[in-house]
Amino acid sequence: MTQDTPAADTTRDRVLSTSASLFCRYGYAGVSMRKIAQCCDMKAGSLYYHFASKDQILVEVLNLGIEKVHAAVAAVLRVDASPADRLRGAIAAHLHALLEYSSFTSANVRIFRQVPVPVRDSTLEVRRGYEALWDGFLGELKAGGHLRDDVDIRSFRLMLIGALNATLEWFDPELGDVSELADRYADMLANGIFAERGT
Amino acid sequence: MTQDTPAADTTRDRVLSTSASLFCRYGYAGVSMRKIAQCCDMKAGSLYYHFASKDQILVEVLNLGIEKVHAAVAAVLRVDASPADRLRGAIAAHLHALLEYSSFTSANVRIFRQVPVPVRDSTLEVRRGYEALWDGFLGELKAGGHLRDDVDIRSFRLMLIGALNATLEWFDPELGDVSELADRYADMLANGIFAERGT
DNA sequence: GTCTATATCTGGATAGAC
DNA sequence: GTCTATCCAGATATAGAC
Repeated sequence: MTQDTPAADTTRDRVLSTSASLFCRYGYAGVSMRKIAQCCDMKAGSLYYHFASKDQILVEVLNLGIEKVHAAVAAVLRVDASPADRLRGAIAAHLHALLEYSSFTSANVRIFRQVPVPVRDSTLEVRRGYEALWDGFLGELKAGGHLRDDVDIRSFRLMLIGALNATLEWFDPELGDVSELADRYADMLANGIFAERGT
Repeated sequence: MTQDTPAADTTRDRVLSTSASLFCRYGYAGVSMRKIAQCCDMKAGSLYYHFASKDQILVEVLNLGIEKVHAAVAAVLRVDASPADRLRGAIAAHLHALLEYSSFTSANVRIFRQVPVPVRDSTLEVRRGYEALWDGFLGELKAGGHLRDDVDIRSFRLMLIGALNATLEWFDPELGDVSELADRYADMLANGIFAERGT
């Protein structure tokens, strides 16, 4: 059904990829079937051969977004490395997927809260899986004594993913280096910004 | 023109406040003049007595959003306190404005990137003023030797504001305490999450 | 200051030719 | 698998009564 090929080699894939970019830029309601079709060099009616409705396109875009970033981060976390390097690597993987590789991932971040509730609900399971991936990793770090005792894992994960996703609002991968960005974020988050640790 | 009164005491203010909530929830294109009017117990045609167009409502909503959070944070930063307390206070002020007081602020965060470019451009100046407020404060901290030398102020400001704005996606002020949230965030950002500081 | 009525356009979705 | 043509609901905005 959904393929792993990065580019869009079927019409169906091309429609999904195009829709993701448009949703990301204009929001859910700001994208019409006519516009999607136009960007795929098709007519609107033809889309309904591949998809039953606009919302079906939406659901697939949202799920693919999480699945792609999940796969990227999971691959990095499977590699054995120091806690600092694993955190750096996982952050870098998330940022690359968000900013460079996947319009699905960025679309998910931008429009998730404004899609119809039934659509949102049908993507919650995939979302929870990604959260669990991070919580598992951070739990390991804590169990290994690498995190401060008073750091709450869920709070940190929410702050981290929030900070990473927000780069979408200002970072341009044409102008900056995503890996450098990841290193800077990882350093600030791991070590803090204050010269002296205190209360 | 724009008043400081928290609630909406004129019809014009009520329209703006209602529009902000709707924009925040449904996105720019997802809100119609009919819907705004309906939520204000009016008919769509009546809105045009107060505003020339939907985009004019939008511009005012966006600018009010930044102005409100700017005022809240600036007020806190005027108070003399320790670096840690000032950071905590500024973060708390931003989060309160975002999550509790101002639908304008949350609307701004959610829809800024999807509004028509001319509208976005007409609000850039107000935005820059808020960024300058934070950069000024962080610059003071750095000049006073309170920040690590290798922390880049712009990077941190972007990460911080991004992390704070992202709370909109998951935090419910009915269920959690915004001040506690602010304290946790300030602590993690100031001191980091790792047990030992390192590379 | 708000209403009704309307002009004009664009939206999602379907039917049926090819 | 893609097209054209079309239905109908809903969009912004305007005009003019009250």
